[in-house]
Amino acid sequence: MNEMDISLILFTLDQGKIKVLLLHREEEPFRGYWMLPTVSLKENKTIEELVEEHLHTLGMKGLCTKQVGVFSDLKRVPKTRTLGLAIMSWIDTKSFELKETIREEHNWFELDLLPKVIYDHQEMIEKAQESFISVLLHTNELLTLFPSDFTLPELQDTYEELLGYSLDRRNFRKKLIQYDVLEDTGYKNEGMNGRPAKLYRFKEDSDLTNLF
Amino acid sequence: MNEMDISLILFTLDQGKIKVLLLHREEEPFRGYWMLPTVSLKENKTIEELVEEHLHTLGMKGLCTKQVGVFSDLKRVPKTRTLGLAIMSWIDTKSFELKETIREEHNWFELDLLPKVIYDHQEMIEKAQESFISVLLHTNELLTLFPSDFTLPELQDTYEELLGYSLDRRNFRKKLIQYDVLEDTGYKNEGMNGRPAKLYRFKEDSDLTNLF
DNA sequence: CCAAAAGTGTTTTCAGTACACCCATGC
DNA sequence: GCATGGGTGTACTGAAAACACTTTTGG
Repeated sequence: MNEMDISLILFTLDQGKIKVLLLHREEEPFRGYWMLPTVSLKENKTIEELVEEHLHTLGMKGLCTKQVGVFSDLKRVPKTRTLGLAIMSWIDTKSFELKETIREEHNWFELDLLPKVIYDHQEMIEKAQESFISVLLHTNELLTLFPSDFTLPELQDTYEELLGYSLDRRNFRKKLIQYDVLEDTGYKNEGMNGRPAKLYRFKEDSDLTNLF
Repeated sequence: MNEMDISLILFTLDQGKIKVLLLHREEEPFRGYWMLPTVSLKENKTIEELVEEHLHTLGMKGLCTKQVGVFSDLKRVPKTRTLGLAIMSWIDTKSFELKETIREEHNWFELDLLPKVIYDHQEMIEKAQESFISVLLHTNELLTLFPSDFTLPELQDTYEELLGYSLDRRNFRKKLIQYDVLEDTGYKNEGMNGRPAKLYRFKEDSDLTNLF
């Protein structure tokens, strides 16, 4: 006999940084604050169905999701006791654009530049972040976040962000080449400062699970 | 506005095998079946409080726990819609004995010798198992499950169970010795078949996180 | 003395690490 | 031509893997 809210922690990778999608709250209380996109659990729906529906309203579908945890503190939201289920998912920025109507009130934020968020959403984000990093390092989900045309320095920046320490450029390249997961697109990333970087894509069925 | 049950998946390691604690159900429906120890979430308690209390009734306290996931299928239990939260924990068999009153109706089962369990408890156990293995391989919780006086072959059996493949005995020993985590107790495991194995304990503050 | 399980060393191989200079572009 | 960032090769080191015989106990 408890209310339960489902909050979505949606991550993306952009230029080697992890970003999370937040919604700008237009109603009281906490009007003007940012928050995680959240829905209430209905009695006639499973969690998976609700999450799928909610992602659909954001213009996404078929994403992998992962439960992060249930938050049950008695005062986590004002008034009635409400459980908070945190669900994590991820999508790539390049092949995805937020629907026009949705975009206005949503925004991607870098993890170390988060605005103040309501309730225990900060805690949810932190816990989801751990889980996200772990998924990226130990599965092949990174492939879905790096569709065609990325540069090696960009990939290296990403791994440095995930691992929390920096890597030697030459050794990083050597490793990726050795693992035989890269395909040269033949194009270069022109128009930037300095020498243009080659653009790559991942080969089909690449296995990154043991890279780091 | 949903009921929620909290089910405990309590693991232990015994002679290189993972075991899970099940309760023999004495009431209808499903009288005679086995199940995970389960309590209902109250409106005035957090999940952590309830789990702690429940563990206390089993005679354990201060254990680490980890949420495994919420199961929300509409028909996972008969009659009313009830969410199922699976919570995993672990304890060592040697330093722990089930309370007399509790022991009668509970039993430890090896994972590949599980009896039939009710509802979706099988699924919970499987998901918890993954999580348990991951915790043991990537944290130092194994230390709490191997208090003083274990043999190296026993430890090796455990790692083989966790990893799902077998290890070379000489290389295993070499690695453990190299990591400098073992302390010889001076005793031997006598009375068994064959040459008695030396008994070890882990040194304080050993780090096993990068062993495998 | 036989069966059963524990203990022990060496060699090879491969991946990780450290490290400094040249190259392609924009301005 | 200079600033900026990208690309490249080599030598060293240390861990992982492969592998067979001896030792200690109980019966």
